[in-house]
Amino acid sequence: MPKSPTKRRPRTVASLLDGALEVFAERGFHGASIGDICDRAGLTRGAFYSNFRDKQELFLALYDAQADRLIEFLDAAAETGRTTEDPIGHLMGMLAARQEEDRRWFLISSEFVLHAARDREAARRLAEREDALCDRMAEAVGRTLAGAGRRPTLDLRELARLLIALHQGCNALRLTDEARGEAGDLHRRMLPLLIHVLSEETAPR
Amino acid sequence: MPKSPTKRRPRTVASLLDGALEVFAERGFHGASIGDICDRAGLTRGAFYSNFRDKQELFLALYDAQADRLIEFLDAAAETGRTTEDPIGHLMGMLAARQEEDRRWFLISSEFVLHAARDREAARRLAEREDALCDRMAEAVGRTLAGAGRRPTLDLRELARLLIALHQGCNALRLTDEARGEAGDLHRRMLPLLIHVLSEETAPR
DNA sequence: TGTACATCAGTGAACGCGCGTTCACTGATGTAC
DNA sequence: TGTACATCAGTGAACGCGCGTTCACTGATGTAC
Repeated sequence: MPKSPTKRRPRTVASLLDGALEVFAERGFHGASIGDICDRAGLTRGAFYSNFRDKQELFLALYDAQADRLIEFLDAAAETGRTTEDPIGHLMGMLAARQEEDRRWFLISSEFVLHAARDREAARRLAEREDALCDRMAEAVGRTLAGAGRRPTLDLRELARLLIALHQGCNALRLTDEARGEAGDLHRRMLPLLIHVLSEETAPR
Repeated sequence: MPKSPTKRRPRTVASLLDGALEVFAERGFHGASIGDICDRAGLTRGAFYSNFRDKQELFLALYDAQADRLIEFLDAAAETGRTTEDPIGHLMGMLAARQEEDRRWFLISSEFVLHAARDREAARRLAEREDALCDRMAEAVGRTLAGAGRRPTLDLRELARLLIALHQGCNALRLTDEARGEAGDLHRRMLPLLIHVLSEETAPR
């Protein structure tokens, strides 16, 4: 018996995660059937049940993978922004480039938040992830601010949470703004404003 | 043939809306079956199909009813707050009393936003409602600010939109905060702060 | 106001589809000699 | 390295449940005289 999984298995799991990301984004968690996802991944439903217990299990695996990607992005943005003149502007620029990906992920993760509000176990797992995300975001925001010669006037983690909240709310509004044909730039103007208001110059007077 | 609907019909519709509010809140839009809602309303599924084309139609009717209730609330808050010393604090107090109702409605309306992101017709109807809501909110916020001797430093509708976005984001965060046992008071502290920062005294010097 | 009739609103059984889940099977992967 | 065997991973047909939707029917509501 093999100690480590076979070669096929990781590829199959990756295919299922890729398929799930697309299909969840298109139809939502509840709207996406396991069959849809398997079709998209070019696999049969048996392959799914050989790797996941149910749809929620797949959802959680996908969430973990995406959270890792987001954290990598924030770390990278803080790192490359460290040497620029306007680190906050730099971050906003990098965020803008991610806008479409963000929108897609927002659609999926929001539904998971709603799901978690009704499912204790899911809520527990989500809270763990969000805690980790907040810590990393707080670090990244702190470094970005420091690079701009500023420091927060309230707890860093709290600032991070506030930024996440605003980001989410703006994404939600943008969904319907698009239906009205408006450019959803509330976001781009409000985030830097908030950051500015909630920090002060380090003042080397 | 009667020109106006019969006596029974409005009662039936009201029962279905009440049942739908409860069941949607408990299980979500997709999780709630038409049978669940009819059971809760003490009616059979035939009664449902005699009054609505499908589940979405019921959802939209419920959304309209709730939006009307929210607008009534805001108008009332602005009116009763007009004569208090601290109208913004007054509004926050009234909002706090609605917290549980808000949470429930947030669960439902958020799911509708996600649904609308994937359904043009739903998006159109939602956008109409949100526009109306923004106008009324802008009015209410403007009156509340004026009562506190202040005026906004940016477009009133935009301020209203920002407040809605923050409110939504905070509600989303609170869902998972509760799972961690934290008191979700980010909301209560951030809203007045934002309002304060984005307005100035009318300054009768 | 009362009666006879017409229409309407809600009932509940029946139908069928889609989907989650299972499982005997088979080709792919890994192991031992 | 090659061969024989064991185990694993994915296949796809089959099953059954839950749910949306329909419809002939019946009691409730409304109308006309």
